[in-house]
Amino acid sequence: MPERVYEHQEIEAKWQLRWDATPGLYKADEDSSRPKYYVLEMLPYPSGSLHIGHIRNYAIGDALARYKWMQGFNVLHPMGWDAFGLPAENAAIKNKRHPYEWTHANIAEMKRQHRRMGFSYDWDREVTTCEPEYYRWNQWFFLKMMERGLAYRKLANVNWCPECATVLANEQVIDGCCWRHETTRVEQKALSQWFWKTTAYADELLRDIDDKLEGGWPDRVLAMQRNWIGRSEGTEVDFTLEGTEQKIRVFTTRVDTIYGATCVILAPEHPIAQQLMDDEGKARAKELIDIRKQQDPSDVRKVGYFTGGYAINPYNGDKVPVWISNFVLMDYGTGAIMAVPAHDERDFEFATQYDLPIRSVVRAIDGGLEAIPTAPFTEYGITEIAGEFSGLTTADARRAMSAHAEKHGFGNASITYRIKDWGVSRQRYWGTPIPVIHCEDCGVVPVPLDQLPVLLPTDVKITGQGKSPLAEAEDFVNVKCPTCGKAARRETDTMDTFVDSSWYFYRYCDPKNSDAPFDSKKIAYWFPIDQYIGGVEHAILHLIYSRFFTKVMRDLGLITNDEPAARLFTQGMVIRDGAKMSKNKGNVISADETITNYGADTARVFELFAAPPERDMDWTDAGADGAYRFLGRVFRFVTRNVDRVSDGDPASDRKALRKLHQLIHRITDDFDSRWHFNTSIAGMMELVNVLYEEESKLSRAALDQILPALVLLLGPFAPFAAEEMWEVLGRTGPVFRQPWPKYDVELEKEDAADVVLQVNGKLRGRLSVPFGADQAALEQAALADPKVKPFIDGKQVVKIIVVPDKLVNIVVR
RNA sequence: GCCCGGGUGGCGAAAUCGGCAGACGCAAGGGACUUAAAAUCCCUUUUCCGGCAACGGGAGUGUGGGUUCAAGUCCCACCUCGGGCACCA
Repeated sequence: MPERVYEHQEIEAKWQLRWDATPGLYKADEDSSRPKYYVLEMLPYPSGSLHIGHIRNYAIGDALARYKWMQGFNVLHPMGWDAFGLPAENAAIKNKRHPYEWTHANIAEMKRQHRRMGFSYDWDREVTTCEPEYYRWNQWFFLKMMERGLAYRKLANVNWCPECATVLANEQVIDGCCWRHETTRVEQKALSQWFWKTTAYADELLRDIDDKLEGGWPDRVLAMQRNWIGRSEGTEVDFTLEGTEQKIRVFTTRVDTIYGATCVILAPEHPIAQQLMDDEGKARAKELIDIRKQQDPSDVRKVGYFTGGYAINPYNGDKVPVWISNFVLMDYGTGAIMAVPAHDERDFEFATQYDLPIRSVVRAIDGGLEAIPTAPFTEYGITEIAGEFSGLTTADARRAMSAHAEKHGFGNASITYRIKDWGVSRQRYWGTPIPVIHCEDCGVVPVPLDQLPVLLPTDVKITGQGKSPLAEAEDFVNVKCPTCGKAARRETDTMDTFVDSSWYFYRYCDPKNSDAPFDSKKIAYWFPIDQYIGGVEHAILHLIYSRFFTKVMRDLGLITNDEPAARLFTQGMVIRDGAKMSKNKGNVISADETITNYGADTARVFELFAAPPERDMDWTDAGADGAYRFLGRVFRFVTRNVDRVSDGDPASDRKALRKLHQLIHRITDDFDSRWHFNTSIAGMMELVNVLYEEESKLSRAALDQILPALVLLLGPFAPFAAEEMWEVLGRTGPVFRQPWPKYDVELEKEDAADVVLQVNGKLRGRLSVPFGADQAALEQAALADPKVKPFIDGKQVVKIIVVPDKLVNIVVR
């Protein structure tokens, strides 16, 4: 067969059509006898098109899925999309189309783009989270959580993004700004909102990081999660408000320093602060709250006021003033602290600023107490002037003093978390309606199960003006109370779209089920996800929420796994002109454009070749040219050698086959461990270079072994080209259904060992010797080597190091 | 400030267990083919010194120390870039 030019458009169009005719690229059944492998990419929030960064995410997962199938696994690799949140709503407003209609048009476009990329796609497992069935199960979960006290409504200070015109959960605030609008500062508003009790699982979420995720998830992500959950062990202690029976409860991790407390500081919102202060004081408190709202995170200004009240330290009966300050937060700990300026940085700063007394009660183990400290002593030491606790080490004092508080009823050891409950209410049109009804007589009434799903009305006006458009939809809002039958109002908040993405991967296992969210047996087969792949930006968003959801579902008896994913891989970002691709910066490269210019195969190969997948990479068109050239080289070699008759030269055959088997070994290892696909592809390039060198001297028999193996190795990375070449080779069936090639350890062996000769660690020569050569013989050969001799002549040989088959190092003086 | 990662040619990078630094590719330069161009194929390309050349020698993986026969790799200190957290009591 004559050489063919590599026409990527033609080839990709041809094989895309074939795949269309065969729905379900992966026929993955739960009762398969193969071992299972569930690989999944984190879904981006596509607002119309894939860009080159998305391709990278999918290319990694798709290559792995194809490899695993070829290795004999029963692979579940669904591809889809989940929550269409604000982008859909915004686009709908702009295009004057109903979001539902817009979303479905968008999904059709996404499908087309996925097909063009040749991503394996299980058409039977399509899940779109805007569908009524998905709403039903979201709502069903919501009600289950209410039953268990995990969903509740309360008036709270919540984050408000003016751009989105909705509230946000804490996890969705990044550097004081909205996660979707990097330059829009989030405001605080007091609103009545629905929350999910993530704090109820704080301890388990933290513990399982060590017990279940360590080793399988990147340390970076685990560190971020630990940080976010923020467990701290300490003590709660009641100070008595002077002249009353009222207690001010403070939380401290350093109860051992309490004899040095010279002040109690309350958050400005603290009820006791409010009660102590007159109108002027309240105005000041409000001022403090405002300072905090507007405060730049890097601004560390502390402002405080004396409330006029005094509190009694229960350990020593000291009377200390009660202050308020902006640096004490109402929603962490108890909203009140004891200030120990001598042993805490912040308290020291505050005390210095307002001339409060500073009293040392902890000394360094080998030092004395500082009478007038110039800086706080915050290290481990010995507690002094603390009555019966004097002389104890920091750790012992903490234990003894916590026990003392508990025994005398004025406190106890306590654990505080930084993580807060997940605010799930959104004032958006788009999202699952929260399934409750507000009745004047009966209060908050759950919608009965047989009335689910509560669906979005289709005739609302979408304004994007900060109030849920649902509130204006009279037919939707005005309902009868399910309990008493009186006129009542439907809840108009919708759920955070992160709710949808928290369990979509369960629904993928059983997407058409209308009796239950899923069949638990199917989940038991597929879960946990063997490999989850996505960007690090979801480390404390999606990846906390979905862990929480998994634990709740386990406690509801629906599943048995404790964690959603056994292994997580975070791929690097695709950078363009030194910045992450984003619409705002206008540096987005559309996948469609790239596929048209270079082809899907080239886009994938280049993205995997340019850098190891965990590292950020720059997209440059120049680099893509190289990947394209490589595919062309392979293609031409295969097409012109498919039926060429040749006797060949045994030496060339041996060289090429050795390279081939080394390559199979290398790529197999890369897939099984490091995923350094850049070196896998580099290896294929090396093989192709050898094939070009030896081409005229390769025998038919060698070619018959090399060509199909090369095509199979290329399959996971460049599926279209591989498919076409497979056909050229006269083979049938999709490439990814072939068994993965095996390497032969005999064939990959070099003929002789290349032994490096060093003198004092410097390379001076090399020897080619048979494998397993005798040490003494190697030493002799090295000493006699003409390149080595000049460097040892006239010097004393002190020592000779021999690493068999590798190296001889002669140490001379 | 605390916690994670990084720092290797003009560029992206490789070196998997302490054993030949720079594989593979990009860009650049040269050559072949061609009326010409594109495409393709081949060669050179860390740097400095010596040489017409083959070649020979020195230096070299952010900086300074250390361990070792041997360090990009291990240890200590520092510089620097990126990311995360940050009045969390």
